[in-house]
Amino acid sequence: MYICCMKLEQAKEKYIQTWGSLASSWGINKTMAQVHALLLVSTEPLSTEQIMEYLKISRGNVNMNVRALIDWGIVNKEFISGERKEFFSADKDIWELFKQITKERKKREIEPVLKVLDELKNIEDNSDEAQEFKQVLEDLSSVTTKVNGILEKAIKADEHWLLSNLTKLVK
Amino acid sequence: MYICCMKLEQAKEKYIQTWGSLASSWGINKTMAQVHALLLVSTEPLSTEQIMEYLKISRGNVNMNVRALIDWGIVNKEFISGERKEFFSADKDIWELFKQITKERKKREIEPVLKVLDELKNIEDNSDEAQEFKQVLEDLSSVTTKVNGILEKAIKADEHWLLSNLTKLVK
DNA sequence: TTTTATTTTCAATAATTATTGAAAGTTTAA
DNA sequence: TTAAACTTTCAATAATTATTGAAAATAAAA
Repeated sequence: MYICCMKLEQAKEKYIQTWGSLASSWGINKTMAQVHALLLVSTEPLSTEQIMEYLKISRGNVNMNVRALIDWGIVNKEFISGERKEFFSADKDIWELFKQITKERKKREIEPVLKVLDELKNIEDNSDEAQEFKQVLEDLSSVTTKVNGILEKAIKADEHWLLSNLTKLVK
Repeated sequence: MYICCMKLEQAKEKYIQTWGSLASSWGINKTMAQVHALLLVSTEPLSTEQIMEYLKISRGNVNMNVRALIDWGIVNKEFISGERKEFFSADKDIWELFKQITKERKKREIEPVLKVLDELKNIEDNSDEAQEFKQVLEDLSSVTTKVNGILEKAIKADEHWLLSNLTKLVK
């Protein structure tokens, strides 16, 4: 697709598709990423119907994915006066998204692995082979802990920088 | 499973399973992760047959996944004298694994996205909505670049520390 | 050469994961 | 209350992704 003279709507469309396919290669549900992208580029909050229509997906699918995004803390319900429906909007500060995803994965995935690795060190076996295996476990824990630490440090260190530099589009 | 008094083989088994399921939640093929884990805990290089037997998977599957691991640069072919078969071993320095995976993903996934984001900024539309969309794109690029940068910095900064601290089991 | 060992490929199939849509559940207004 | 508006759930189904296994290709030995 030739991009230089694209219309705004086409650009949004392309962005939603791109974000969706990046996400799915990282093990995140493609539709969830597209819903998120749609809410991100939308200037006003959207209803379930609007998301259904834009992405051509079912009500149930929108519902499940919007719930998940809310659970992850990167999408919010919005109450619009005079409307009975729920509306949704995405946090426009994308660094926030990265932080939340990191926290979520840390809690759900990295920590349980660290726990197992730690438990595995308790094997009662002093053969050379067991010693080598324990060393591999040490290395593994050390990298896992390290990645964890880097992500945490990055999040902390950039908090101030980001606060002053990123424009929040929606207050 | 109660772990305290586990035998070495059980511990290895558990580690291979754990590593496999962590990987699949991160969008990495589960079998690929298990093959990698098996090579990691093994003290000597393994043949295709041995991997097939241990993980109970087909020849084709072992071949595909071992090739992929070699492509990623985290598994090596080993020539054993007197043997005609190929044998494989994993790099025992796990930080190396992290670095390789990061580099691979950067090349294959992060960079194309940065490229698209950059192209999208060329929309010819000066409405308020377009301006806001462009701002979202800016933020997105900035975070993607940032994550990239953090990973790169982490890799560089830790190289020295790791060299002196992590024991390489296999030279 | 030819034979035998080994690796690679890939169409068929299995396993997994995502999506639909209609029914059941909730909430609000009248 | 009841009805209408809206949300949630989940069994059935579709789409995607992984795996098998046997045939083709390749490499080494005889």
